[in-house]
Amino acid sequence: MAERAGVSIKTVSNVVNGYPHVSPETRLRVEAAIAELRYRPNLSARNLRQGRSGVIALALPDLAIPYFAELATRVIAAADQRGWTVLIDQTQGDRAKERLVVSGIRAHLIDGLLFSPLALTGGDLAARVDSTPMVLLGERVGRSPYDHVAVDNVAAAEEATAHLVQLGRRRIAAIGAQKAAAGVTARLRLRGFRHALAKAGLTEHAVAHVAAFHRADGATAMAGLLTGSPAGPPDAVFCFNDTLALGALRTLLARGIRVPDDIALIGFDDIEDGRYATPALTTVAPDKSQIADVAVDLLASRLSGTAAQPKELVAGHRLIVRESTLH
Amino acid sequence: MAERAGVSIKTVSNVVNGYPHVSPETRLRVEAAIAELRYRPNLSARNLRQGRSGVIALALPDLAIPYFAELATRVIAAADQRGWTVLIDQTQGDRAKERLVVSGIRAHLIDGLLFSPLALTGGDLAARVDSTPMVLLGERVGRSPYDHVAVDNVAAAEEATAHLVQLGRRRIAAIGAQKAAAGVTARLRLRGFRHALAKAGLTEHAVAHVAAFHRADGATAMAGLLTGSPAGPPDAVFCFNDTLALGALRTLLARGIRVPDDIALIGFDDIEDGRYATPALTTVAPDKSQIADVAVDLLASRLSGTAAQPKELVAGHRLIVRESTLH
DNA sequence: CTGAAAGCGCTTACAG
DNA sequence: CTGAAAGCGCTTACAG
Repeated sequence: MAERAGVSIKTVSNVVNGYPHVSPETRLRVEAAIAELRYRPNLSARNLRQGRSGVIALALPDLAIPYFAELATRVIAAADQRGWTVLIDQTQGDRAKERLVVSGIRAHLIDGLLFSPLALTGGDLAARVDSTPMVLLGERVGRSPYDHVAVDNVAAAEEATAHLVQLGRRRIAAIGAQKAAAGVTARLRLRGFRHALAKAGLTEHAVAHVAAFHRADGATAMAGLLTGSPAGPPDAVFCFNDTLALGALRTLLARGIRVPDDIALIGFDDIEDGRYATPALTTVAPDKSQIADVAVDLLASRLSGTAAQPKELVAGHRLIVRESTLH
Repeated sequence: MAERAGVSIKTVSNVVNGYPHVSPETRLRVEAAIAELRYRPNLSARNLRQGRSGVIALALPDLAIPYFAELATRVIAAADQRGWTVLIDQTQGDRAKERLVVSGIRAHLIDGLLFSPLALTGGDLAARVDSTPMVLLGERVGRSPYDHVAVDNVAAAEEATAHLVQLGRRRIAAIGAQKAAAGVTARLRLRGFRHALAKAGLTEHAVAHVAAFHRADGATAMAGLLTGSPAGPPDAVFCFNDTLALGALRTLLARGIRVPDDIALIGFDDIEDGRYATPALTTVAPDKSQIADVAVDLLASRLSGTAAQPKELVAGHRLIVRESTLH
C-alpha cells in the first residue's frame, strides 16, 4: 500500500510505530504517502500479531446509576492516558450476566477487565478459567485471588454515623441493609453504622432493608421508617448511598418533614445530584478518581507481568458536610 | 487445536459458527473438545478475516451527564441485541476531540460509530475521509450527508412553552440560549420557545444564555434572571434541559421562592433526577429508547449496505407534567 | 538503516 | 458432510 508511494516496505511499520532508526527523509516520504493515501493501520491485524488489543472492558451494573456513570467517566479518562479504549458491559447486577462477564466472553478482544460485581459469589470466581487479567472494583468477592480496590466501607460508615451522633441525634436509623448474600457493601456499611452507635452507647433506632440502592427503594424505606416503627420516627438517617438518600429526602419533604431540623440525612457516594438537592446532601465522598486511576494501574501491572500477589488497595474517602445535616 | 481432540479441522469452525450441515455426532465430539480445552475463538483473527469486529463506538460528551448516561445505557442494550459490543469515547464537547473521533482513530477496530457531537461544524464533517459508517445522535450538522436521529426540538420546545402559557403565566423566560455557533439544539429550542410566545401574543420576558447545560449554569442563570432584569422576575421559566432546571430550582428554593406558585419551572430530557426532585420536575421526555433503537438500526442498515440516502429520523417526545408546574 | 519471509488464528471458497 | 489451502494486514526476528 503506502510502500508503493513511499518506496520502502515495512519501513512504513517503523515510521507508524515511531521507531527511532529511520532516516529523516525516508520518514518524511512515508508520512507524506500515509497522508496522501489516508492510510490507517488495521487494528485487528496488529492485535492478532501482537496478542493484545489496547481495549479493556469495564463491567458494571448500569450506566444509568449515577455513581457508576461518574466512575466510568473517570475510568475512561484514566485508560485514555495509557492509550486504551474502554468498552462497557452492563450486568444489571444480574448474577447470570456477571458470570458471563467473568467467563471470558470477550477473550482475545480485551486485554483486561475492570469489574464491579453485585451478585457474583466466591464460588463463581473460583470456577473462573479465563485468564484475562481482572481487577475488581469494590469489595473482594469470597477468597478470590484478584486485585481489588475499594474504600474502607466500615470506617467510612462509622464516620458518617458518628457525624450524626455529634449533631446530638439519638434516634438514628439506617436505610440500605440487604438480605441477599451478595450485599457485601451493604453489610460493611451496616457494620460501621453499628460500631459507631456502640461507641456512642446508643442502640440503633431502626434498620430498613432494600432490594436495591435506587431512589425508589429509599423513598419506600423512609415511608416505612416513618409509619412502621412503634418507637416513632428517627431523628437522623444514614442512607447507604446517595440515591437512597435522595429518595428518602423526597418522602420527607412530601410530608412536610423538615430536613435537617426534624430528621438529618446523610448519604454515600457524593454524586453530583446530591450537591444540587435542597437541602444539599451531606455525604461520604469516595475518591472516585483515585479508584479509577488505581484500578487502571493495577491492570497495567498485571498486563506487564509486573504484579505478583493479588493486591487490596484502599482508596480514600472524606465526609462532606452539607445542608442535610447542618444546624 | 481443538481438532486434535475432535478429529476434524475446520469442522470446528462450522460448529462454532452454527453451520447446519454437521452430523450430530461430530458436533457433539467437537463441542466436548471445546469444553475440555476451554477453547475460545480469537476475535482479532476473526475480525481480521471477516473485516468486521462486532464492536461499535458511542461518542458522547461525558457519561457523567445524566442524559448521556441514560442514552448510553439504552444504546448498549440495543447493540447487545445484535450481538454488538459498545466502546465509549468521551469528547467533553471539545471540538478537537470531536474531530479526532470523526477522523477514524479507531478505523478497523469498530464497525460503526454513533456520535453525539456538540462543537463539530459542518466543515469538519465535510472534511471527513474515514469511511466507517456513522450515525449522528441529535441535530444534523451542517449539510452533512449522514443519518441522524433526533426529536423535533422546535415542536417540543413549543409545547413546553405553550404549557406555561396555558397555566396563565405571562412573564415567561428561558434559560439555555447559547452564543456558540455550535449550539444547534439550543437554537432550535429557543425558536420553539419564541414560536409559542408569538402564537400566544406574548413577548419574551427574558432569555438567559449559558456556557453549557450543567446544573451550575442553570443556578447562575436563574440568579441573573431574578436580580438582573429591570422588568422584575419571571413567573415561569423554560429551561432547555433538566440539569439547567435543577440548578435553577436550587437557586429558587435557596431564596425561599416557591415553585410553582411564584415561578413555574419546566425542563427537557426527563432524567431520573428530575422525577425525585421536590417539587418533581415537569419536563419534555424524548423517547430515549427509541432514539437508541433507531440509531442502532440505522447503523445496521449502513453496515449491510441496505441503506441508500441518508435518513433523518424523528424520535417521539411527550410532555410530562409534574409538580414544578402543577397548580 | 532497510528488505524478504514467516506467522498470528481465523474463515472462505474450492475440492472431494 | 469434511479436508487442504490461501489470505485477511500486520509485526517480528533475521539478513544484508
